[in-house]
Amino acid sequence: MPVRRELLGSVHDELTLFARRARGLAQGGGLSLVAYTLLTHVLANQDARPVDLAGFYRLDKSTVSRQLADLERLGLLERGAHGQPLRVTDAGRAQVDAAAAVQRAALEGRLQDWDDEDVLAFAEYLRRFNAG
Amino acid sequence: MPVRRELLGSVHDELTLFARRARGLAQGGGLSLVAYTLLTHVLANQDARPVDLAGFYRLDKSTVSRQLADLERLGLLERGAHGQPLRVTDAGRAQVDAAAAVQRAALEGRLQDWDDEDVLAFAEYLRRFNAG
DNA sequence: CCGATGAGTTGCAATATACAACTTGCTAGG
DNA sequence: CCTAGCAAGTTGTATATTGCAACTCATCGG
Repeated sequence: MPVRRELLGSVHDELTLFARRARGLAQGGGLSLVAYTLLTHVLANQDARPVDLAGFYRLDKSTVSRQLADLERLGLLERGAHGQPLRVTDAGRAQVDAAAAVQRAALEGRLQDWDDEDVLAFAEYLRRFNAG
Repeated sequence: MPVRRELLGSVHDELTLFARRARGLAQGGGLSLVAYTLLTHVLANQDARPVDLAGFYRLDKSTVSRQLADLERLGLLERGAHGQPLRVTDAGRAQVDAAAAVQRAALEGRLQDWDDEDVLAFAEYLRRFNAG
């Protein structure tokens, strides 16, 4: 019965290495990982509030507040006062697209000798893991 | 032909979220992610030098130097002068084991409704990705 | 009208990291 | 032998990310 334990150990080892390198992997294209994820989250969830972002990414609300302030200063996002929804500007959308293109290109190189089937399966496992 | 492109997009989206959360997942147990990875790396590679660690994790040598100094101050690792190899102390090994147990328990909860087969396949995909 | 609650901001501190300058030890040429 | 140079490591400095705590502000129930 050490089987399950060893399986988990394998996942743990790889997860740790991945986490350690994640910063570099998910960057590129001029946006930090946080900036990229916040912008894409707002794009995908028009009604998301700062507090929702904080909850989803397990960040302190102050961290989110400052990150959003940075994005606003860069002209990538607008925060209407009060309960106005967050809005990604055209420039913000363009930056996200550009960053996504750069990152996807890097990913393409990294997965160039993977079959479509394996890429699909990997994506599905990641999705399932993330959803858990 | 957009198939491959969409597949890559899926992986990219999930990897981004995964990266954003991986740090938290790989922590816990009293050791920071960096401390944990450096200690385990040295345990697995007796002859690894600081410069090797820096290369493997894409960290500056100064960062590694300071992290190792911290670990030494905590009594978890020994750096003999000169070209002496790094050595994880008994205390260091115990800390690694304890942290691994905590993290693995968290992982176990997260993967509790996954079949062994899927866990294995996921680990293999992560391994392959990390190796690339 | 007032107290409570929740969202958001700001002050402060800790941590992680990179880059650059420096030190040191070893090695290859002469 | 010397010495120039390189590789490894350390330290000074600056920046970025983050959390916690204290604060403000608005809204809502009684």
